[in-house]
Amino acid sequence: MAGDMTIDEKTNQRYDFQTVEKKWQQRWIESGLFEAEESPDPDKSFYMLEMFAYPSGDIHMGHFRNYIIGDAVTRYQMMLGKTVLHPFGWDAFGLPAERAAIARNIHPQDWTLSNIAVSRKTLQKVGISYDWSREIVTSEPDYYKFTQWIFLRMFEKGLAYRKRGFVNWCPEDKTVLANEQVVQGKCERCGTLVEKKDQVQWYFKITDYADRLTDDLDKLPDWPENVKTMQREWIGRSYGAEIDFTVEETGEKLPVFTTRPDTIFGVTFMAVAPESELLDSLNLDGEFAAKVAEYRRKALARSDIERASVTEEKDGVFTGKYAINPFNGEKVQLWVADYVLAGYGTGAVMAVPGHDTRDFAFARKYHIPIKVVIHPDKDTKLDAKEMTDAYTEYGVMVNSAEFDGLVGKDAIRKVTDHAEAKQFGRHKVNFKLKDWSLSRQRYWGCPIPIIHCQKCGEVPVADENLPVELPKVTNFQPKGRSPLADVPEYMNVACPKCGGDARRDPDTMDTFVCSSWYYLRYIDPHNENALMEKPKGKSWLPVDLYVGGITHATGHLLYFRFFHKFLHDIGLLDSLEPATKLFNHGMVCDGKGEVMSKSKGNVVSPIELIDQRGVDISRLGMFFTAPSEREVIWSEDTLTGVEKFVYNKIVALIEGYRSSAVDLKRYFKHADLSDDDWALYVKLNQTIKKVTESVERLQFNTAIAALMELTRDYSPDKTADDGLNDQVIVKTIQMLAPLAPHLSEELWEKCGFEFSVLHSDWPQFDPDAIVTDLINVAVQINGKLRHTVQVVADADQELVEAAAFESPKIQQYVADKTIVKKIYVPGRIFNIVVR
RNA sequence: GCGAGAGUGGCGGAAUUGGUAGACGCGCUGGAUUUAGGAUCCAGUUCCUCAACCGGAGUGGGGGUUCGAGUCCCCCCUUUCGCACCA
Repeated sequence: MAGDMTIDEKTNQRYDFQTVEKKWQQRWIESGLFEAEESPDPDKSFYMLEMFAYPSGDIHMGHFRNYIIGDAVTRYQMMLGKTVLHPFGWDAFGLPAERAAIARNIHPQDWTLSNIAVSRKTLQKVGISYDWSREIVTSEPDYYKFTQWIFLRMFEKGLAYRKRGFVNWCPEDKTVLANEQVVQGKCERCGTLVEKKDQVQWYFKITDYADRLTDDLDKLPDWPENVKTMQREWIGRSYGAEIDFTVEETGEKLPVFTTRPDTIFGVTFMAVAPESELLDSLNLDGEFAAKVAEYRRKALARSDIERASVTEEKDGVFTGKYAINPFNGEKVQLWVADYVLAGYGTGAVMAVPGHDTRDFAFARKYHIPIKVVIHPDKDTKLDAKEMTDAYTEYGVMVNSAEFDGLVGKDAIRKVTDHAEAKQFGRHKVNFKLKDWSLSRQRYWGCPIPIIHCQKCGEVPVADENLPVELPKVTNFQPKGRSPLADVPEYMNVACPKCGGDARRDPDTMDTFVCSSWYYLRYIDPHNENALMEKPKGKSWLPVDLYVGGITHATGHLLYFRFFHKFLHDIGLLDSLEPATKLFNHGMVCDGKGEVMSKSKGNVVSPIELIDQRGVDISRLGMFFTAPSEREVIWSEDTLTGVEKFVYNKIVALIEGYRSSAVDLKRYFKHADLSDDDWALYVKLNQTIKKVTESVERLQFNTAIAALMELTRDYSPDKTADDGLNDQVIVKTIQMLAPLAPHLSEELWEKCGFEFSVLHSDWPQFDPDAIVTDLINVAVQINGKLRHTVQVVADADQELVEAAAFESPKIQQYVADKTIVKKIYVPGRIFNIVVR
């Protein structure tokens, strides 16, 4: 269209972004500007990490946002004189790739590698400051060799083990899922209701690290509070007691976990989970046996989500058996009920209807007695007959034999101590966190380096025989067991121990295993003999800033910490935590406020945007819309303002440049400059301060706003001093380097400086020039603004007061009133309190 | 239900520690220039009242602390996210 042509012509005259951006991207790559040195001084190093990408197609707006944040920080840190490691790689194994490959009838590897090629090209077109010489792909043997190496170290320590048990099973994907991959009872990837299946699976014993994973959150002040809270809740540590009830007939122990041992005398029944193996050993009598069996079958068939429904009425079946309370020898009914969770505590509970809401509801339904053993305080008594719900607060123990009168935490301690002394109970800490189920019955993943031998059992593959390579097979349709099981060339091997016939483990690892340690491989990506040389790790670790979306709070970020601690324990790492600071950027949403996603079909392509407006305008638009942690509702309108700023202000700056051989370190004195020039100098320094603070906080929106203000106030015609004039221009260009890098390099070169602007020092503000000589002080009457007075910057109260009372308006307000108080906040306000 | 955030003009958002609410930008209104503009420049733009000045109200609602509250405290509403029978 004719109109568009005109606009293009105009902009091209001044700044042809396509040529300029390509030019600098080539320069960056040719010069190796972002290739980090091997082992820098740890004090001068900065490890900038963004969550690597799942290559499911080309990159989208969310990626774009994530990476430009990391890019801006990288460039800023370089200007602060840091050696920066800023790598990138691909989380290449996994279900989505396999599913996509099946749908397109191609091999997952081909699909994955072609996606990587496309995305890499896009990232290079965006000019992100990655050190491409360190790129990694988790599905390549030279990478997963060390995924397997870590697995074997875990195996040696007993932290990787197999057990039979109920697992989350996705019937659609035909594979096991970790608890972290089940969202609201559904498969995180495909949304199918997850079923329970009794299977032998590999697990990582992350529960051994539960305490440390919780405690060490306190050592992470620069992690967002919400992520820490989510992790704490997910780990779910609770302190209580384990108390051994016994089955009346057999005397078999029936331990239960409780956080409220102080309510032990209020137990009126017991309940076990339908999954409980105890039920098999009870020798139930005919009528009860049938009912219990029927109930168990039904309960197990229901999904977790149905069972967990709070609105659902609790139900259960009496087993006909009784249990004995060790504290008072009392006999209580033993029930099976599906509100008892098999996977938590001992899979059995002591039920105290008087003081637990769930037990109360259950007891009411089945007419089981309710007993009060806690009173709110000495003067407030409860009556079981009048209660409409359980009293669950702490209080005073009553009807509890020798424990009567004990209160709250003290009561809990003494009751548990008693149980311990009598050897029928003990203090106990319990966790919600369960071991990480890591084996997957799918093809596209890292093979498990274990060989199963009839004679020798689970035999690890020797380190020198790693990697166990994933065979390239053509049939990898999911069928409920690993497709690898049907590949005899892969499966059949000699046992490394006895040399007899043996079979490989047919499963592959959860992709989250691959992504739990990738940040370490970047440090030493081409090392064939070791995961990473330890001294190199010392140069860079821990990661200084880790940027990604909030979605990984209880999955990846927990595994990531677990692996780091494990590798620390086996001596590879010095640090206890992988990343000092974590930053979660906000989502990118469409105009309706919905998150952009492929499935919703509302994605805006960053590639198209960049082709039309250029990388720098796109970056500035994204940065300017909102601070990095908040969601962005993407709109092209955002670009209008930054585009004007770039073309009319920034690009135009160069026209006023005077080539004065500017001294960037020079601090001016007021006496050196005219009043107008001094005001500009102050503005420049205020801007440097503001931009620095904003960039430090990743609030690029206010950094851009400050630069807009500065360039608005600057005009070359009005600036008398050449040195000052050029300082304003050059420092503006420097401050722009993290935000609009191509533009900044171009202008830096036009000013006659050597490549690269990133080698120049980030501007420092002149502390003597951040306040103007004359300032406005607000004058308030009773806290209401009534007037402002202009005074010298260091004015004392006397001066401000005199100026204020000169005003007829103020005089009017205080006339025939009594001045009660006068408050002066230097440089800000003067408040007169009258009555 | 529990836990953690958030709620500021027509819109995106500013306002480290309590100290002139609405920076910066979009949009809108008026003007200039132009054959024309979705270009550029200038002015205005929280709401109410007013010709104007002056004044009044104002950061989801209600209360409180304070000379002074968007910011701190209490109650409530809305909303986002997380967890969801964890004994």
